[in-house]
Amino acid sequence: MPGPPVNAPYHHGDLRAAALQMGMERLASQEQPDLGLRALARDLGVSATALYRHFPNKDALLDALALEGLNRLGRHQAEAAAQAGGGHDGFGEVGVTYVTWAVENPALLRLIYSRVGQVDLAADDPSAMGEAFRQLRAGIAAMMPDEMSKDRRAAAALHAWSLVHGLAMLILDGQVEYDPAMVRKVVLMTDFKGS
Amino acid sequence: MPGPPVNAPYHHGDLRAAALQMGMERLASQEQPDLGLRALARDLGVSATALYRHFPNKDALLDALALEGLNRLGRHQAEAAAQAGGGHDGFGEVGVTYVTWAVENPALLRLIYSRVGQVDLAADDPSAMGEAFRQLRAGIAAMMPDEMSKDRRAAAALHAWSLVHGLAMLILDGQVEYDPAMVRKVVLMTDFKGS
DNA sequence: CAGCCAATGCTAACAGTGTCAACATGTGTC
DNA sequence: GACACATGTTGACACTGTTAGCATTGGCTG
Repeated sequence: MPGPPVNAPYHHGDLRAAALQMGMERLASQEQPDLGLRALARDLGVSATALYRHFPNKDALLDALALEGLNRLGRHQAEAAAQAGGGHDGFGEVGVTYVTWAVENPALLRLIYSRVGQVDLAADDPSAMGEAFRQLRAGIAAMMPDEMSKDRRAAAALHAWSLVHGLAMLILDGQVEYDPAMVRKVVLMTDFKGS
Repeated sequence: MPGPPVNAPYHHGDLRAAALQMGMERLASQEQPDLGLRALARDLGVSATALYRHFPNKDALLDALALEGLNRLGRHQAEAAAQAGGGHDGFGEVGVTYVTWAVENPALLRLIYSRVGQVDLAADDPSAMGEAFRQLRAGIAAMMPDEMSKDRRAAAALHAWSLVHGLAMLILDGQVEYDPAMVRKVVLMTDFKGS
């Protein structure tokens, strides 16, 4: 019966996991968390350069955090899609869920979108981040009405994604105050013109 | 007839304006510009701390740049609104204009939204930035159909703003590739349900 | 015109950061 | 038990934002 799951490595005891966990905690508890390498290592009770044994550089650490966040977001959206029925209203519920999650995880959402789509996507793991995002997009597209043409489905999916993402960003950036009823009203307002 | 407009100050010749101009140039020419104080001062041929005679700190410089950018965006949107006719299609054109401007000024748009709505809005000039943004919002709301109730007008304006802002952000963050035709299609797809 | 003074600029320094190189220590394996 | 490797540490370098103190410049006042 190992304490930590399987791999309870050498000196520290899976420093990589500890760093990621602390990073996620900060992302969850602060709007603008300090994810400096030194500050992080300091609070982990470890030397600054120790983290370089687990991440090639700071960006890699942030990418790992963003990937974890993206997976959480994807799972959350998948659950919402499964729970909500199909049709226009069900689709709207999934959109509301996106905005709600963003409001509850502001720093994490910002990190996700700031890291994904960066130049060094193809660094060592060309697919990891992109793949997770592809799933999110596919989830959105899968909820579009069946009777639409393929082109219109893609456009409608992008429309929906843009709407909820933009609303979330405006709230996170302090341009509109968060009000669940207002979010629901705005998101459900969309109606697509005939095929 | 003074060379520089009115105030051609002491040693350098309006360093403040020069710094802002160089900052704007970098924001216009690079996707992720380096707006470090030292780097900026270095390229201005001036000592790092000289900038502190014109800005209390780095954030103030960034705020000034963001304010200038917001004014440009506001003017651009006002022109687009004046040029486009009223009605559904005219409104859509203004939305397309927003996305286009964002694509052409990615760093500046990001700076605007990252700086506005910060804690130190009310620092010395509580209204400057907020006022410019209020005008932008008013411009959006003014284009809404007349027959709507006040509440629905506000919701529809927020809907429109969210849509174009979200689409712009997704493009800037590399999630969807920029395609003018696609932008037009997505933005014009919205149709509001009855009253 | 002399002289003051405020505006502006510079140098030196401090704390903080990301990152590298070299060294030390623990851990699993033959 | 010895070797090799993974992990962690110390020290250093270059960079950043920021402050304190000193130098210079230019306009205003006498």
